[in-house]
Amino acid sequence: MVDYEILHQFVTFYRTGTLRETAEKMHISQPTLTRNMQKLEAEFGVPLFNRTKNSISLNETGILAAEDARMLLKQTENMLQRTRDFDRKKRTIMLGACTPVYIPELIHRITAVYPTAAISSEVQKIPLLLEGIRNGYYHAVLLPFCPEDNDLSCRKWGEEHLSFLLPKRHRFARRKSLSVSEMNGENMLLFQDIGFWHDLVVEKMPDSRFLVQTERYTFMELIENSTMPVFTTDYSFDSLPDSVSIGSRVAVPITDPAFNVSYYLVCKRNASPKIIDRLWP
Amino acid sequence: MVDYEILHQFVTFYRTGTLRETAEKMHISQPTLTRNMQKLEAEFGVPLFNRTKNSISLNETGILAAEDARMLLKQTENMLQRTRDFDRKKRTIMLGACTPVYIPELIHRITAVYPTAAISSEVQKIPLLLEGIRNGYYHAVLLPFCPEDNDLSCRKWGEEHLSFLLPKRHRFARRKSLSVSEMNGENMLLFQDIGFWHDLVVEKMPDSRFLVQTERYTFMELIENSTMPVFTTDYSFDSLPDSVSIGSRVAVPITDPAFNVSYYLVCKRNASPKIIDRLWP
DNA sequence: ATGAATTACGGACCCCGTAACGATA
DNA sequence: TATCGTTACGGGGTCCGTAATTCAT
Repeated sequence: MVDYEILHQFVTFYRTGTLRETAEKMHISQPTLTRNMQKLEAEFGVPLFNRTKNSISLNETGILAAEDARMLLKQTENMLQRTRDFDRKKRTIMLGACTPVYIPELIHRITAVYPTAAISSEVQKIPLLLEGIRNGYYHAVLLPFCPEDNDLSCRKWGEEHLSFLLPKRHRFARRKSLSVSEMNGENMLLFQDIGFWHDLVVEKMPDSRFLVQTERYTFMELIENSTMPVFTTDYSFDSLPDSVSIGSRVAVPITDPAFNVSYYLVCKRNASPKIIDRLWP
Repeated sequence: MVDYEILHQFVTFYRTGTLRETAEKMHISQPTLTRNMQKLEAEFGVPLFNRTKNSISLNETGILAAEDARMLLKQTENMLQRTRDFDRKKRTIMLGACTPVYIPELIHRITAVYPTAAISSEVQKIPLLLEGIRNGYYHAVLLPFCPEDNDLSCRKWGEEHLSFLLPKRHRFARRKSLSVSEMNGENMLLFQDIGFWHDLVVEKMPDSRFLVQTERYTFMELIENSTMPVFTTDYSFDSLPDSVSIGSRVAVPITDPAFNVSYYLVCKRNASPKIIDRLWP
């Protein structure tokens, strides 16, 4: 039976051209390599080498065989990789969320209960989350509402309340609360990775323009060094620079119910394992 | 490092379902197989089996891996086969001939000079023989003429003279010789495997119909038991039944030069090895 | 004379089979 | 209790590296 290791040596010899160099690369002695090439040739049953007393090279057949062998080795590696990938996929918990804010917590909690599992998480549009949890692509999704679907079970995970973060000299800076319609038309800074909030904001403030920032640092700098309103939440408040929260800006809560959401972790009712049931023991 | 022998055992286990039966088929002991499957699993690095204390079966990943492995083994076989085929092709002398009659002699002579070579011979149309010798497909061809081509070298191999074999009561049975035009229009028996003669005969006797016989035995029987003329040659004369040559039929030589041919063995002038030069030392 | 491949030789280690064991139907 | 799979153990074979040899540049 053809030996994978020897095939590997053979291909390496094909690339290098001398036994000495090949032996060095493969970390074996040269006599071993000589013997192995003899074995291989015997296994093929046809001449693969041109030999003189002190040189050896592949003949035409040997070149053909080496190229075949190279592909075979690659396919062998592919087999291993495919199998490992499949196994990994089997033990991967697919997690979808409408917002990035809770993902670290979710991963932390899930990891505690499924220590051997891999977790693949992503922020995705709500319709795709619903579709994905129904068709089995996701094992759990985090939604800003509890879907009324008998196939799904649902458990409250947390809340988030949006406020406008306004410069102190803003005309609404002294208000105790605001509705989004009052701010409609006013241009705002917006951070890119805020999940479903993005669509909601654009929908509820159709006359405003939003300056979307992709870089966290730039976004923070602009908060400090501009007078444009931004959103903030009771969740992310902590991570803002002190100068903002105590200094040049004030947070004014938004009254609209759509901006004060409860998040729900959703699983298929008959899923196994049912992640929800494991997270709340 | 993955071991193809163990992969083979793995695939066999995939087919049989129990280690015991697999061990039997593979002619190894069961403990060996147990160990090898453990090795394989370690090599893949992911679980491939469902195990209870006294049973073992492939899990989903294992099935996937086994199917991959099956293909991989097939590809290793293909590699070996391709290499062997290529080698064989390298050491095969390709021989073409316009007539089957000299092929055994040619093979015999060539084998004597190239004892390790394989010889692939076939009867083919003359234009294809010419094309084949020019483009290198054939190493040598037998033609009924010497082509005037400086790239080809040419050596006379033998001669063949056609006669009509006529029933004694045939109107031409007493003639010393005949031209084919005199026989044109008369229907004749014809044996199928006569190479280039077939086209020549049809061309020169356009008004005759030829009853082509594919079976040697049937052909011989019809010679004895019918009055239809047939062709015979000084080459094949010996092989006709005695009753024909001395009994009910007589051979009348054909005068046309086209029916009295010399055969030439043709090689490329710069071929190596040049078969012609080796056949006449 | 240096460097290449091959052959010779001795020892380590791997791998196999027999035997013993555990568990399940 | 018979069958299947796993673990234990001992011996033989294989395979490797060092050393020696041969040949060519």
